Order: sequence, then C-alpha cells, then structure tokens
Amino acid sequence: MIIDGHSLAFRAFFALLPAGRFITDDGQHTEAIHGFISMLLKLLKDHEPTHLGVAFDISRYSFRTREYPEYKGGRGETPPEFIGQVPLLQEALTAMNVPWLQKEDFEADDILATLARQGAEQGFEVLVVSGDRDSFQLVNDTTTVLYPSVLGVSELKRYDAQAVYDKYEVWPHQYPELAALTGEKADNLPGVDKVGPKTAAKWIAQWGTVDEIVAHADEIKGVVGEKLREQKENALRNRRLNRLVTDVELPVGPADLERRAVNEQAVREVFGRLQFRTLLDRVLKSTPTDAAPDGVSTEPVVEPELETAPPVRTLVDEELAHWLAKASVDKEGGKQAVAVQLDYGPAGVAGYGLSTADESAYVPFKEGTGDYAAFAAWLADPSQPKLFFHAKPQIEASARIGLPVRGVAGDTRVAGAILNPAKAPASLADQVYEVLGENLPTPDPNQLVPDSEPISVASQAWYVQRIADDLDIAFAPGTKQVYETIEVPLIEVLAKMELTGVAVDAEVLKSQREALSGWVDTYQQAAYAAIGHEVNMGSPKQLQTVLFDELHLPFTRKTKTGYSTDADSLADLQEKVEADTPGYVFLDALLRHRDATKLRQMIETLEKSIDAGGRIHTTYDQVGAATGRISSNDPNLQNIPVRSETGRQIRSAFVAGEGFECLLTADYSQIEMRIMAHLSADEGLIAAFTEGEDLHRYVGSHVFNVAPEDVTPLMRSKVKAMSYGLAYGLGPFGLAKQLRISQGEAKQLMTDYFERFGGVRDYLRNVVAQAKVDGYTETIFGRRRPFPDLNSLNRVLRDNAERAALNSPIQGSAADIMKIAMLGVASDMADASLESRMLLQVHDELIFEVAPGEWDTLEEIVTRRMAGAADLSVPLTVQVGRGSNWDQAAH
DNA sequence: GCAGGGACGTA
DNA sequence: CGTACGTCCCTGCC
Repeated sequence: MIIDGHSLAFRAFFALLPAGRFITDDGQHTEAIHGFISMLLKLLKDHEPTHLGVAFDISRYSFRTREYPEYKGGRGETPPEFIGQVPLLQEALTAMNVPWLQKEDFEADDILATLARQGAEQGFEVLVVSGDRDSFQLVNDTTTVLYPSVLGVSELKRYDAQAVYDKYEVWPHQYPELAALTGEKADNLPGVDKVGPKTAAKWIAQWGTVDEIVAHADEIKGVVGEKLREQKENALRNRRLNRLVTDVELPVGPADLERRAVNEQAVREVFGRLQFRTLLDRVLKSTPTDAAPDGVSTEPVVEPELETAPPVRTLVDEELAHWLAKASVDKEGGKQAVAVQLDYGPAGVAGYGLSTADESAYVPFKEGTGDYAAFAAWLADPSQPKLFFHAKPQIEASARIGLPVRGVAGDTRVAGAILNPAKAPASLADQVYEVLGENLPTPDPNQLVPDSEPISVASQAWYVQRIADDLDIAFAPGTKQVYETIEVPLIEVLAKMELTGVAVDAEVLKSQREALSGWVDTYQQAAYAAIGHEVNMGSPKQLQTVLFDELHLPFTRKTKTGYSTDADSLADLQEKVEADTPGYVFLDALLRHRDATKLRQMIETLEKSIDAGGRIHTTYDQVGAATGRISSNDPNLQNIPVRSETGRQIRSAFVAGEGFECLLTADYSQIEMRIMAHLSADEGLIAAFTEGEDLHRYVGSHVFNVAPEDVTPLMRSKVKAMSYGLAYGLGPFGLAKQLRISQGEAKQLMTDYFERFGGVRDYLRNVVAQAKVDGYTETIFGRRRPFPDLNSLNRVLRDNAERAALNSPIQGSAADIMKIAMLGVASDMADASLESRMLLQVHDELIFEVAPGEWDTLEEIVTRRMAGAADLSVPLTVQVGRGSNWDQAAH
C-alpha cells in the first residue's frame, strides 16, 4: 500500500476543519495530521497491507512547472492553518515506523508510479491510495487505486480496471489520454473546449491516443473537430504533463517498505505534543508496538486476533444465569454490553442469541418450560446494556411473549444509518459485509434444498459486537451525540408506540367505504357516458388515448411515457374547455373518481390492518428518511388525509380506545420557519415570531411595506407561499406557477422579500456553500447528511442536491427536536406513572390516548417537553387539541 | 412475479 | 424548475 500523503492530508484537513476542535493548547492546528492518521488506521485495518509507504510532494514546484509554469496554478493560497502540519505528520509517521518519501523535482504521484511499477514487477499486489485522478493510469491487474469519494476522507472507492472503465469508458492506461482532452481543472490544465468525457472516450476507442487523435483531427466533423484543430496543443501538452514518471530514483524499493511495529515511546512523545489522546490509544491498540525504543523490528506485522466466531453454547436454567452474571461484567467490574439477536418469526420467539466479544450463547425459548426468571430480569434491566442489529422488531417480539426488553444501548443498523443516511443496512449480512468485509452465509429462501446453513443467532450476535466496535470509532463527535442521546433511547419509545397501536372505529370506516363505493360507480358511469365507451380510469396510458386522441384536448406536461394526466394537468385542461362539453364532463368525473377510489382504497387498507383488539399498529422506520425524520409504513399513518372534507372523515375513525377518556393531539406551529429564523439569525424573522401575532401578516407588512392591518388576504397568501417555499429551494419559476402569477412578478416578490429578510438569503446561500466544502450538511444537533452530488457536473443532479442540502438542516433539525420531545414526554410520563399512552407521530404532531383523570398532567408534560425540546432564538409554540377522535382533536 | 413509472396522500 | 416520505395501480418484461 502506497499513499499520496499530501493530497490525503489536504482532504483530511478540510474534512475536519469545520469541527474547529483540532488545535493544541499552543495554537497548532492538527486537522490534517489527525485526519490522515485516523484514515491510515482504517486503511490498515481494512486492507492489512504487508508493506506500506507514504509519498509527499516537496513543494509546488517540479519538472512540470518548469515545462508549464501555470501547472497547478490558480489554486488558492494554502490555508494558514494547514501550513506546518505536513512536517508534523511526517514526524508522526516516523514515530509509527511508517516509511515516507519525497523527491526534489518530482511529485508524490511520480513516486507512487515508480513504486507501483516496481511492486508489480516484484509480484506484489499494489494498492495506491491517492486523491489525484492521474493515478488511475497506474491501475492494472495487480494495482488498484483507492480514491476518496466526495464525501471526504473516510470513504475510499476502489478503482480496478473495470471500475475505471465503468466510470470513464476508457481503460486505465488510456485515462491520461482522456484527461488530456477534457482538461484537469484542479491542475489548471485546460483541455479542448466542447470535449467532455463522452467525446474523448469515443475518440480514444477509435484512435487510442491523443497523438493519433490529433493526427486524425481533419476527419472529425463539426464544432468539436474545429475546436480540436484549434486547441490540439492543449491536449498534447496535457498529455506530456500527466504522464507519471515510473523510474524516479528512490532510496528504497517496495521490499524495504515491510510493515514495522510502531515505536511506542516515540509515538507517545509525538502524539503527546499533538494532544492526540484517543488517537494514541487507537494506534497503540491497533498495531503491535515495539518495546525497544529505537528498535526496528524485522518481524512482519501480523493481525493478532483470529476473527472467527466463538463456539456457541446452549444454555438453560442456572447455567444461563451464571453465564449472564459473568458476561454482564467487564474486566474492571463495570457493566459490559451483551449483543442479543432473536430467532423469531410470525409464530413467536424460538430463542435468543447472546454474545460478548469472545463468548456466544444460545437460549432456546419454549413457553412453560425451564426457568427463565434470571434471564427475564436481565432482559428487563435498564442498566444492563444490550446491543442489537435492528432492535425494535426484536424487543417487540420479546415483549409479546412476555419478556420485555430494556437497556437497549446500541443498534448497529441505526448506527449504520446515522453514519450513512442515504441507506440503512437492509440486513445484518449486509452490514457485516459493509463494515467488516466478510460474507455471512445467507440461504436463499426460494431453494427447496438450502444452499447454505444460516449461522446461529448467537454467532450473529457476535458479529453485532464486532460491528458495534468498528462503528464506534467511525462517528464524528456530533453525530455520535445524536446517535447515543437521541436515536438509541428513541428505539424503546417507538417500540412501545407500535405495540400499543391506535384504536379505530371499524363501523365508521365501513360506512365511509360504502358511501365512497357509491360515488365511485356514479363517477365511473358519468365518465363512460361522456365519451361513449368504457375505459380503465386507473390507466394513464388509456386516459391519454381518450384525452388527446379522442377528445383532442391540448397536450399537457410531458412525462417519460407521454403526457401527464395528473390532477394539476387535468385542472388546467378543464379551464381550457367549455363547460358541459363531453371533455369537461369527462375531466370532472375523472377527477372525482380518482379522489373517491383513492380514499376508498386507503380505507380498505386500514380495515385490513385492524387487529383482533380493534387497533392498528403501524411500523415506524426510525431511519426511513435521510433528513432524520421517521417514516411510517404497514400501514402508513403519516399520510391520513386532512385537507379535504371527505378525506378528513377518515381521521374521525381514529378514536380513543376502551377505558380511555379522549385523544390529545399536540403539534408544533410553524416549526420549520422557526428553525429558519434561528439558523439564519435574521432579526426581522426573529421579530416576526416574538412580536407578530400572525406570522404571515407580519412578514407581509414588511415585504409590501404596509401596516399589518392593511395586509390583504392576497398579499398574505403570497408571502405565505414564499416563506414556505424558501425552505425547499423554491425558485421564481415554481413560485410563479404556484401563485399563478408571472415569473417577473415572482422574481420581484422574492427580491422584496429578501430586501427585508436578508439574513435568510445569506443563510440559505451559506448552507449550500458550506455543504459543498464539507460534503455534508448538519442539523442543530449535529446530525449529518452527505451530499455526493453537490459538486456533480450534471446540472440536474447538482441542482437537486442543492435544494435538498438547503432543506436538510431545517427539516432535520425539526425532526431532531421532535425526537427529543418524544424522549422527554415518554420519560416524564413514566415518572408520573401515567396510564395514558403516546400513540402516533406525524412529523410535527403527537397523538396520545388520555386515561381518565390524566388530562391536565399529560397536557402539562406534553406542552412543556415539546416547547422545551430545544433552546432556539425564537419560542417553540405548541398547540394542543382534545377530542374523542383524531379529527375532532385537531384544532 | 418483479421493477419502473405515474399518481397522490401527508408534513 | 420546492423538500421528505409510502402505497397503489398499470404496464412491460422475464
């Protein structure tokens, strides 16, 4: 493994700089050093190289700048905080006995190229770790490049020959030809205008090299051909410059880079100066140390632990009790976390797998047999920490057989999702592969004869331990806080809500369904009558035939497969058609039919999910949304209609269960706008919340420069749409469309708005700018969301990412606040021993079932905990409603 | 039986 | 050419 020290230190520096925490007492910044070493540890762990070296540039100047003085020009000043970190990093590497190299007049890449060539010749498998795309030319059968993704230093993508081809459509040795044609902005090497990767790849496929392409320049037609002839010198020069030198004279060869034990004393000294405490532990723990202070061990470094699952003992009764007593205590006598994985299914729980780092046990479960008292007490003890992969369904399954679980101290699935919100690991096997790089046997359930044996839940638990260990060091400090103080405690709260479910009045649903069925028929007949034949109104394709071929209505918005028949488009069409014409009647019937079938279907789904006790249990996906929101499914209770009158009737079927007095709903008012006010620190917007009675009226009076009482309803609705749109990255186009005004007017409205609320504009701009630098956004509480597309060259991707990045801290902070509120409420309810229960969460709203006599206490707890969930520069206000059903309890 | 697209419900 | 979701249906394909 050979590493480009400079480029990775630089990336590490920018990844850690915003954290603002890596400064020693005497003012020395250490982001690059810390980031580099922590990445190095991860690389050593992941790839276990036998040989290791790091190459550095000496300066910006090399033989390349002599040939082309502008080479790598145009880069900004090196940040002052970075200066001085490289020599310190080199000291640290020396202490760790990691050889590093630099060579006057050459770049680190040339050193890597030389070592890679020599290594390959000597039969090594070579891993090149570099942040410079030029290194792709080194890839071949034995050499692989690890290249940092835009997400930062922790994510390295493997580029073998196929990966390079998949990305650029040229083979690695051709990559410099492609780069020469398209140019390399980072190196200040302009290419040929109008030639992008696609064109370049096409030419390379045809002619192979830049030289040959230039020789055939006359055969290339069109503007690109012209540009090529004009600017061929660029390409030829780039090609000379991006060819890496593979015969730099070096003092050492690959064989001299054999891994050595670290020099513990030197590491302690250097790391002490740098004030790296945790990193020191990690270095000393992860690599063998050499007791001899100046000794250079010739022993190759061998991974000390043999990572195979310990044997599984099946335990019952007193043996089990003994095992638990021993496993729950660590060497220092503190509590030790035990990983738990259940063997369970629809039929119930067959057994529990338990594991510490080095011992696994299986507890078979059969109702009415054996003595589970000690085990049950252990499971239910909140002070006994337990680790899971996907705890929620398992603690519910356990609760259903009468063994409630408390003390969930970690959930590797949730942890994985916090670290990478784009996708939570789907299964333990997935995460084992992702984190540990090992394959768990996963029998194909469709095979009659299983193709492999599944591993015991006890061994699964052992893997959970290992993943938890590995992930623990991967957290950024803020992210870790979110995981430990919000997500982990929330698991038990959500599990309880799911188990409780919400009561519904099946009679109400039934009568609504029947009424809707009548309407569905009526509208269907009306539609058929209007066009004189039957048509499947659920088929956009058939509808297009009717609307555009038969009725000859004007075309609507284009979709991938034709023309849109969505509600907006149909409403537009209706305006263009005379009333009482077949077209109008058909459109009208179609819209009503859609509405009615949608509602009827929703009701049927709800009816099917009612359990024997008359309640519906949704499943929350705690990490379902990349922003931090939870989602709801099976059935989704977060999209029960509320806007239309008929839709709202569905809500009236959600009622307080038997033995409960009523429902209580509590929601945050305008939480996202309040977060916007807080994050932007815009004085006007903050005043709007502290002074104004009506937010939109207040904002309107400032935007339109009139007294609050003179804000007309039209003005109010305009600023309202504008305010809400802000948090989503709404542009003039969208605003115009929504308000049905011209784009010019929309633009003017935005200008006027930002005139008064400039802090908001500055904030929104800054969010995106910062995210481009960091590669992620962060909520108030430190939850991160990466945005790999933010620097994409594809404009659609980039624009989409920008809007999402804009919205994420706002939506995400609101989600954090709600989660914190739920924890507070749950805790206070338990302390007060209330019988009332939290039932549902709908993003900014909580719904409770109130036990007799508990209204006042519950209302006080809910209001206080929700309003107090965060300390913002504007108050968080909560509206509470009471009713016998969900609709009535709304306010 | 499955995946993708269109449509539409919520915050 | 506003964000974040989940569910349903139809369609085309295997």
